Amino acid sequence: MPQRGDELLASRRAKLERLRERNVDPYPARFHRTHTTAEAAHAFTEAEAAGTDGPAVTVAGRIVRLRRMGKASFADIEDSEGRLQLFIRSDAVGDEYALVDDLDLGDFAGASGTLIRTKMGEISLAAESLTLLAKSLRPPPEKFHGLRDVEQRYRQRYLDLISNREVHEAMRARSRIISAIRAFFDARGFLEVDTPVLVPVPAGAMAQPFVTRHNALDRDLYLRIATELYLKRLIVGGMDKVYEIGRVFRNEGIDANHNPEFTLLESYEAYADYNDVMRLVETLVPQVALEATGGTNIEYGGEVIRLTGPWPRVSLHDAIEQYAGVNLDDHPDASSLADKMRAIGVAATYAESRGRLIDKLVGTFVEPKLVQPAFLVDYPVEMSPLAKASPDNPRYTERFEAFAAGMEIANSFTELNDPDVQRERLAEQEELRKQYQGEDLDRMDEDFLTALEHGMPPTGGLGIGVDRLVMLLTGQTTIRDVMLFPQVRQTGEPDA
RNA sequence: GCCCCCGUAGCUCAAUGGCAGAGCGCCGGGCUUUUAACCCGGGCGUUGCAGGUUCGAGUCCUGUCGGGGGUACCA
Repeated sequence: MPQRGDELLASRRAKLERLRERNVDPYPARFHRTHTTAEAAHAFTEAEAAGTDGPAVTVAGRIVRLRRMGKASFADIEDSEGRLQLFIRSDAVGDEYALVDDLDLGDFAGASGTLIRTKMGEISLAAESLTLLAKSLRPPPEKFHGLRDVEQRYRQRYLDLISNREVHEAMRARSRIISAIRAFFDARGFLEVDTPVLVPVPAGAMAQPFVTRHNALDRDLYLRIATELYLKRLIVGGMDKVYEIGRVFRNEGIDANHNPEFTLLESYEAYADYNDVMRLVETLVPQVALEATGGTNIEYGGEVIRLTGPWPRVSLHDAIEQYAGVNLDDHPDASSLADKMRAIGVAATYAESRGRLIDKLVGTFVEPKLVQPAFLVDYPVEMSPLAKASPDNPRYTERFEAFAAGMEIANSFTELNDPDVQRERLAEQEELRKQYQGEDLDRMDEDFLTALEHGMPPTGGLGIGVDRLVMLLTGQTTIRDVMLFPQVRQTGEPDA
């Protein structure tokens, strides 16, 4: 990227030099504030209410506005909690007033003095001392319109944070949501664990992995695509309730709902089944919403979504029949189903597996209808290699997915714990992979099967895409706005 | 992966194929209660990049890089 705006940088560097010539350290090691901006405002309001003078405080922050009027100036400083106006008069700060000439928007400054209310009614610090804390050498985004360029917002998120206050609030909401999830599981006796990110087999979901290389072991390793199979090993080991909130990696496309790395919550509970997990989910989501946003009704895309449970259960079979007019039982093989789908105007080919065709039907006809929270239950066995088959109908599994705002937010099943059946299912996945090249299928994991052979109790498992839950609860329509550093293409030259 | 749209000053944006502009920011000057401070003076630019058409290209064409949206894929 060609270096532009050189004169702006040069002018700031010139100020830096002038400061050094005057023996002002532009990057002092420390500065101790007594109050944040919000605490200072609060302290003043209390003093005012008590009829006493404003307290003496020391504050610090980034200069976001600067109004110089000869021998007096106003500087608005900002910290993570808010803003405070500094009123700097040369007769109050003395020689330090010279510093004002070399300040720029974006610099960090600290000040000590007494809190007052100005003629215009704004709580301000009447500075008696002013200290430069860090010189900014690059110009900040435009102060009124803010940073609008979406590319730069994501590439240089710190500028977005400086310029657009609402980003702070979105990330605080994300933090509250994750804290609330932890509190929910902790309160129910679940143990939070960490399982490997670098794995020898990228199994536990249907997705393309990232490959990496371990030099000392001289072998390829993969970034995990799920935490599922390791958490089940812990169930085998006797940890009856475990959960993990972790980053997983899928080597797939990037769009408003997908980022190559995202945060996945998975939980496993021994002696629970998918009905228990449904009750858990319809309790968890509204509770997290309440703690993180203060309510259980969410406005999303112009609709009010009521999260309070219980949520309706609809079988996948019935939902497809209702919304797509297709009876899955009439089309037990992929080619028959593909014919039917083409007859009703859905792009379907004989190169697609039955599971993928069903997934397409759900995505096209059913998902968009599920605006209010609902569980789709009982998925066909070929779509669910890790789920236990229904005792009543072996073509279906005890699996559900939860939807809200037309978005999938949870996936869960009564876990398959018969090691021989599990081996057959994973072998079938490997066969399907050969038959349907280009489709994402699960993978054989011998070490996991060995664990299952030692015996896993009946277990209910759950996966929730945390980023999508944050989107739902904060009304964001793109995943990039709920993560700080979404993936962006590398430009040849890193700008630094 | 495919289709469509976008890329102009540090930032936010203008400019029928005809001299590249405005606001903020920045630089110089003034100002001791301002609020996107104000007043006076100063455009600070390889119009993403490389070609092409044209008397003349920010504008039209081709390619390329980056971004956005859609679609495909996908917890």
